Amino acid sequence: MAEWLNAEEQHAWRRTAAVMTLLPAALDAQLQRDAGLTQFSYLVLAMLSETEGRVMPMSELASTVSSSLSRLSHVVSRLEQQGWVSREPCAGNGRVTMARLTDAGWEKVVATAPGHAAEVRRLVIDAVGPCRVADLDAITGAILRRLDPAARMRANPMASEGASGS
Amino acid sequence: MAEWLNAEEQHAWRRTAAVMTLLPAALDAQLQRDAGLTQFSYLVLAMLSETEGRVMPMSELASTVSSSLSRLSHVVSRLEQQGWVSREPCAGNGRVTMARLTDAGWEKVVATAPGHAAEVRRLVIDAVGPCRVADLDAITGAILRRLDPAARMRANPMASEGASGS
DNA sequence: GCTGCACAGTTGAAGCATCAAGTGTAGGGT
DNA sequence: ACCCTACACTTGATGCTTCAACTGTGCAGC
Repeated sequence: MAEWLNAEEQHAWRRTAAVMTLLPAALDAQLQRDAGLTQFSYLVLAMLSETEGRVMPMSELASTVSSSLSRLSHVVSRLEQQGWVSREPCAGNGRVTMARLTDAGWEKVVATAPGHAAEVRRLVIDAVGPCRVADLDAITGAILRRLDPAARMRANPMASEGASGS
Repeated sequence: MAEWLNAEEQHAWRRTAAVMTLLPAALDAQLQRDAGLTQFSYLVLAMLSETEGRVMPMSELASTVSSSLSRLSHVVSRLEQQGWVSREPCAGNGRVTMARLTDAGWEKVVATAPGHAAEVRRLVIDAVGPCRVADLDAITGAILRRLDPAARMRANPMASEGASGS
């Protein structure tokens, strides 16, 4: 790893790698402790909660949370067992399954969001400081374009046109 | 998640979250395909390969790769089974176990490093562009200081004082 | 030199992610 | 009308990570 990146690049990369290791662990710890949720399952609930009608096709939800359909299906099964999400067929399209946030799920998000947002603010937003939030946005945007040149930009629907819902 | 961060912050955070999801997956995919290694197990081998004598106490190695001792122990067991790492007691300190990179392990690192470094360069370094590498370093440094104010800065031993080893 | 506590590390069980294979629906070609 | 490919999921097995409990060593106090 040492010989193919220069010193500055290597240093930045190691820090990036450390952040990628520690930050998800820290956020998971807070959510697990306070709500018994994974960061990922919380994200699923949160994204549903922000959609018109709190319903979304599984595929679209998968894109929104940057995951495979398989992963999402497993997670939704667990969330369904706990009564926070329900599955229903899509009228007029037999191969689509809709995931719907239940009332209990909505309550769960409302109860969980402030603590999680505070942790995100503490560990990320306040850490980088207000002046550098734009830099963070630019850098992650650049990396995302490499990671996923085509689609999935639904996960960050700004900078471009209006979000025309589903 | 929407109501406790302003629009700019929220946008930056969503991109960050997407990167934290997709980047490890992309790097893992390359390593798995080309070398049958996890990003994490590769990191363990790589860090050992850069140490004087290619030996390190388990605890120190755990700090270096930002992981728990438990996780490291499991991974080292697997690496040991494949013949890339060996464990040995530490002369003069009965409760320390040393992890040593074997010759086969060294070969493995040498064979794997170029491809991995190229992927890191492609997805991260070149993506952010040469001008912004310093920004990336500053931002991840700031986040790291929040995540781990005290120790573990061994993973990025610059910018501060001399690393007085163990 | 014994006791008690903290450190270094290991282990086993449980949960989550990933992969490969399977089900069933849409729609296009003939 | 029929097949055939592509799509939208689901499912089960495998492997890695995490958590809690455990073993054994060093060391401070008495």
